Amino acid sequence: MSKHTIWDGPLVSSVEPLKARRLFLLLRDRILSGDIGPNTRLPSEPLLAQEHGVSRVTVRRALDKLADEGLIERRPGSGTFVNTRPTSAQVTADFSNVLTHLVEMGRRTDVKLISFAYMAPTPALTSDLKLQPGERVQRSVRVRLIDGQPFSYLITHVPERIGISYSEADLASTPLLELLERSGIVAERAQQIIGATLAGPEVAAALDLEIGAALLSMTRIVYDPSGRGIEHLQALYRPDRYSLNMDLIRTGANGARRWSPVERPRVSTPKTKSIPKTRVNRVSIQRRTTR
Amino acid sequence: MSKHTIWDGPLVSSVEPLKARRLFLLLRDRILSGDIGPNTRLPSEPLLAQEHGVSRVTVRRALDKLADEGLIERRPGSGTFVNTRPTSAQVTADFSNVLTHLVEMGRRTDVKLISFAYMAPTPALTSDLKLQPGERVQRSVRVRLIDGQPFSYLITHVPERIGISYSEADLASTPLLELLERSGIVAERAQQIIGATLAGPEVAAALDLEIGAALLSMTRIVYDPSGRGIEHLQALYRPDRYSLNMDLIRTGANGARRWSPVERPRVSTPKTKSIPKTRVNRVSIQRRTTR
DNA sequence: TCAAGCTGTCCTATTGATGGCACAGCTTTC
DNA sequence: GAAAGCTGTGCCATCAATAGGACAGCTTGA
Repeated sequence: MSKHTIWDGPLVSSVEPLKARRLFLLLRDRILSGDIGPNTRLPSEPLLAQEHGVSRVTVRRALDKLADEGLIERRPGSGTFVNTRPTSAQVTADFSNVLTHLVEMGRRTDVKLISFAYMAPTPALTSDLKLQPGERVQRSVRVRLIDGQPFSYLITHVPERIGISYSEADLASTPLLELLERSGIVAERAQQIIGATLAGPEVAAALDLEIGAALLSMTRIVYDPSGRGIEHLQALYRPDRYSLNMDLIRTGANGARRWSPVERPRVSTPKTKSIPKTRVNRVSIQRRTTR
Repeated sequence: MSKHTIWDGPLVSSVEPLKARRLFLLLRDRILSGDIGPNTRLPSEPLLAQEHGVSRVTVRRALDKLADEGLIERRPGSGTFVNTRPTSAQVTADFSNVLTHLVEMGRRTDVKLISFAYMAPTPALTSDLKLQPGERVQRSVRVRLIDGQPFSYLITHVPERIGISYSEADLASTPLLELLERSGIVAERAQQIIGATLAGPEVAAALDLEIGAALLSMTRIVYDPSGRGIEHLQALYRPDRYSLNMDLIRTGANGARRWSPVERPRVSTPKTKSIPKTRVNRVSIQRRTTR
């Protein structure tokens, strides 16, 4: 039943080209979710191979990748063990802060401006921002880093009439919304859509990820009091370095009980006791950009 | 240092396992971002092959995948065209409803119970739910469907003392929180973490996706007034069928302006004027390709 | 001490993914 | 109507990914 038919049902296309990747993802999820738990010994390579119907070579590749990410430790003669890990995201955004700043607990955040240009809007942009016919937009792509590590990829579109109120240099140093409000532009209403997507080549490179990695996606459109769009943001986050947290309390009478968001204490305890060295290496290799 | 394996460079894959996948993601991003725009004709297959330095076979695979997702339409003899409105999610959850029901605009939602068992908790679960030593948990896995199409995969862990207050059959028909409150258990506080992850084999099969697809992830822990955990939920959503929407308004004085969530009208205009036929096609095709 | 079991390494088939080419059928353009 | 260009399809060659072994060196436990 589940021998060669493992790939029976699923959606599109052919055959999974990478069983190793598949096994890697499976084990990674089990480890990160705490399902396997730190310091536990994984099943032996031959066992894993048998359980998942793959060869030991494939199992080894999956384990190699896990070891590369620092999730497991392999002890020859003994077994393969799950590492204790600075688990969840390094940066968390409280719900009420989503639109403003990050929770910056004494960490240094930088912004790198990838591109900056004025262009004709796509049809989708025109309708989202309620642009006038012929009106152009400013497109900027930025990457945010914390402690030198990239965690978000931001594609921003702003109507030209608004974009000219600040400079390219401003954008590289100041949050866009702040720039806008500083110029007297009033943000009144906003709509956010949160989803998930896969990393394409450019985004993957910018966020120091492999192509096809999972990303948390947020699309935001900000409107002024007259209902015209003043900012269109497409943000892509590395889920291992950024997540959306919210605390909720149950309110209301018994008949109509519901959940309400709660203010978070501003500084959550920095649980970054040790940055895994693999990460550090990777970043230093990647780029020694801004100071 | 890094052995002789193909996976040499830790993350940024020097050798990409799947050129087709890579090209697929690249084109998908350009289409979804509006970079290519609806009704535009893509470069011809030979041209794309040349531009990206791959063979036409590979280009074809990438385009096949795009077509499967309904993003493009291929017209023999004419060219390959970007479809109008790659569409957004079919189901959207308003922020204030995240914890309750979906916005069910006259659509039929079903729940399928995948598994149900009592087991020993993992270490992570023990700490998350603040379990007593030796206390067991009830684990249930459910899939939610709308109009017969799966969109969410729910893994729930509940302390045994609480789980016994309802039956397996209850779980397949009623939301868990409702069951709990019906039993007199009080949900007081909750914490939610939203992120993204990749689909593993089981989840992919259950949600009718391919392995490695992007998923919106939500982890929720609900506590009773005494601070003990009563529910641990790991929810995985198909981002093309479910997304998190929120409307915000700018409040507060000039000094401390911030964003606050806004109540949504309960029934958002069903922008599903017509379920795009591409979707329908996909489903039927999907069944056909079972081999 | 010995036996069992584990990882590290090497080897050889087989299968899948890709590259490269040719041709048919269709649409558009001139 | 003809030419050009596109997608759909088939074929074969090449190379990477996987399967399936074998063996060495190590650790653990009896």
